[in-house]
Amino acid sequence: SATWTVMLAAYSQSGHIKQAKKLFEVMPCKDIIAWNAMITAYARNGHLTDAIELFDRMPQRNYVTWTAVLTAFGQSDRLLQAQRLFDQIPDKDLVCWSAMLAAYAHAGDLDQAREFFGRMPARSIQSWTAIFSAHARHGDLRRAMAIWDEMPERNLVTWSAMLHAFVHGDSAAVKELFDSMPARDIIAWNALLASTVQSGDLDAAKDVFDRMPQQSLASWTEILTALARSDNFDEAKMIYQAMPERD
RNA sequence: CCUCCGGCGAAGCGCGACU
Repeated sequence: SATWTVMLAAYSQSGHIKQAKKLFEVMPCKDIIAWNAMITAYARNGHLTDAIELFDRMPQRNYVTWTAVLTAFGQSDRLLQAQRLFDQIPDKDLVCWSAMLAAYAHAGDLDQAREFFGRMPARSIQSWTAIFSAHARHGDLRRAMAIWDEMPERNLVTWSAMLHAFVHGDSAAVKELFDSMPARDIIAWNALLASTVQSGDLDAAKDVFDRMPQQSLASWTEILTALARSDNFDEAKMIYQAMPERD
């Protein structure tokens, strides 16, 4: 059964929802994990009603089931439905709480998010990141920085969220933050790249691109659109042809 | 019997498509 679910999840991640559904239908014995994977497949590919229908028909549910549907509501900004679902979860674990917080954050409801965060039975690094980036993204930098100072621990994800708080404004700040990070991953590098592009210094951006330990598809797209937008079509074309993979 | 790992759920990046 595990092997089937791996395949199902693979179809889901590549957006082949039809194949995933077919696989789910012909699976010989479907355990709860397979059901969950199918719900997630629907939810992630925008088939919310199918996800809910499956959810209603499920023989049993666990944390993963509830959280998957909760997240689907959150990502589509259906806050009321998310709240109602959250209240129905019998024994919420920390992930359920974080998912509900993420829903408030996604909707930009900062007041409710803060209130909810304060009520959480425990706070994980995920919930700290969610409450921080919600404020950063929705324009409350002052509170975001206060949250940053209170964070009990930080990791690559929190640092990237911090970088992105300044990508659309202060490229000097991004550079300084980037240099002060304890470690850097591809997403941090992409933030530096995006910020340099934003500053308008294309040569510096190209330099960052070349200095990256490796480039992801996002890095290629970033530099490519920067070149195209500044009418450097020849260079853009060269970059495009140099891309290892295109989608 | 226990511990760890393993197939599904929560936090950070570009463009486009969808709503």
